Amino acid sequence: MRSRPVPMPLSSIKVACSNCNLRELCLPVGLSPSDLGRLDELVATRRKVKRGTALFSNGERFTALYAIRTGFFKTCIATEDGRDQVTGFQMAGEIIGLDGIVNDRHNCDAVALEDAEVCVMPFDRIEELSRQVPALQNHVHKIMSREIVREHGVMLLLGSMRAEERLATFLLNLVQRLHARGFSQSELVLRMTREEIGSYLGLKLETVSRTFSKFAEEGIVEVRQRHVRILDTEALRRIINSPTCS
Amino acid sequence: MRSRPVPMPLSSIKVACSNCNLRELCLPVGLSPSDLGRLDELVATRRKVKRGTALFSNGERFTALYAIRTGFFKTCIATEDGRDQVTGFQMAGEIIGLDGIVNDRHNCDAVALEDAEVCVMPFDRIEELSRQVPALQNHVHKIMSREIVREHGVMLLLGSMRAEERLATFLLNLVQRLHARGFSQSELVLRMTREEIGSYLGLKLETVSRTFSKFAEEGIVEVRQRHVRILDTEALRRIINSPTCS
DNA sequence: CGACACCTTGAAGAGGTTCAAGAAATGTGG
DNA sequence: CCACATTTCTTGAACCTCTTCAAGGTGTCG
Repeated sequence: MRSRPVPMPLSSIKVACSNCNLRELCLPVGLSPSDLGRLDELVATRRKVKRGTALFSNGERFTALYAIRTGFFKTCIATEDGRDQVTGFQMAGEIIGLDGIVNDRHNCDAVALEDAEVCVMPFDRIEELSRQVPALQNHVHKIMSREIVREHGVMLLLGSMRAEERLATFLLNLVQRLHARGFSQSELVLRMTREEIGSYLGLKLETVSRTFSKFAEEGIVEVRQRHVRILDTEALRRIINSPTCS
Repeated sequence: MRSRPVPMPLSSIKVACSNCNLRELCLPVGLSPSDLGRLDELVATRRKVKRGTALFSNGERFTALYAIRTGFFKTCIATEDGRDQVTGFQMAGEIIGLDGIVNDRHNCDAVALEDAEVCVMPFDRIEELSRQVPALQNHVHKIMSREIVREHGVMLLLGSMRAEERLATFLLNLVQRLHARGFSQSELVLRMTREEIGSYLGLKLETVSRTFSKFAEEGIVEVRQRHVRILDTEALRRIINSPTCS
């Protein structure tokens, strides 16, 4: 399916989208070879982010979008009064930084939950190039629209689901995205703490822990710390689709 | 159950952004007169939407974004199992339909809460024009980014606020947007039911009602059905900024 | 004017939180 | 490499907020 990558001399590790094995995840499909070549202009550089440190922080000047090559991020917003909300977890092939466009400043923190590497795509370059490559333009629009739709889903979750439904939704979503990246459909390693999961799901960490335990008791999952094995995917789906089955 | 959108006859009035008094709200600022003229190509037509009917519905083919000229909308998503979540309320000058870009199908319903009129902006035309007018391109990006940031705020609200904080946030946000449109800073008419407010805020309608009553008792607002007068804006702000001040 | 949708209020109940204690894993320095 | 400190996770019990159920009131529109 994918054409063989041209062998490159190790000395000149060129940053090249046309060559990246995550291409299908973050770039538009069906580009002509010449367009694809131009996309390589997009990525200015790569940047490594150590676990626990921020790729960008709230208030920082917005200059670029980032495509995650490796690693795992959370994005979160914090208010003056100490409230804190995880707005998403992002993995390889996903794009972060979209929040910064509107005010030329980032509106949230992006923190690496494990050592990570990202492709830095200066936004002015993205805009310039997408004026010339309609497929890229449309792709950028779709990425932003996808984020909007994803957040609609989170709003539904936060606004109308009970704890078990939230956690089931969360697990199925995670495992589905991991599966799309070649990982197991049933086994996963959580990269975030219970507290971070709770923040994302609008629950306290104790509730997350208890709900995990309940799922385990019922034989739906196996949980050993951050290692989770899903034993009964259908049960998780049923939990989501039977609201308040009283 | 779902009302089909009835195609409206083209209105005879000239559709012209360059001429619209909502221009500052939905178009980029600082355009050259010639660029501004070109923007008139954007709006294909206008469309009236009767109160209670849908501008577009979940699953419908996505073709255009809509700029609200007059009226008031809610957007909401419904799941198979009967869950329903209002994802936003939109008023004059705001853009709806962004959710449809990613899958070429709308992902939610947009329902008019009062008789409304919108400008229909075919999306392929938007893309074409924004390849030629960088200011428009950037504006489109900012609109989408703003929606993402707005939803982050809703996630914070749904994930970490108690009922009073949610309603206070909601009221301040509404009145602020109305004020930007020339309405009062302290008086507003709600266009939506308690149930719709509740759905948006992740609360039951009874809780919304009770919280309104509580605010009224405390002299923070005056509520007569859908007529709300804010007597103490600062108190609302304090409610938001003092989480669980126990 | 009557029907219907919408809103308010009360009382009981449930789900999630809070507080607390201890266990398990992880990291650090000697 | 081990001991110790720290972070993370689990579990219990009391509590609280919001929901649920129910009834009655208010407003609106044909």
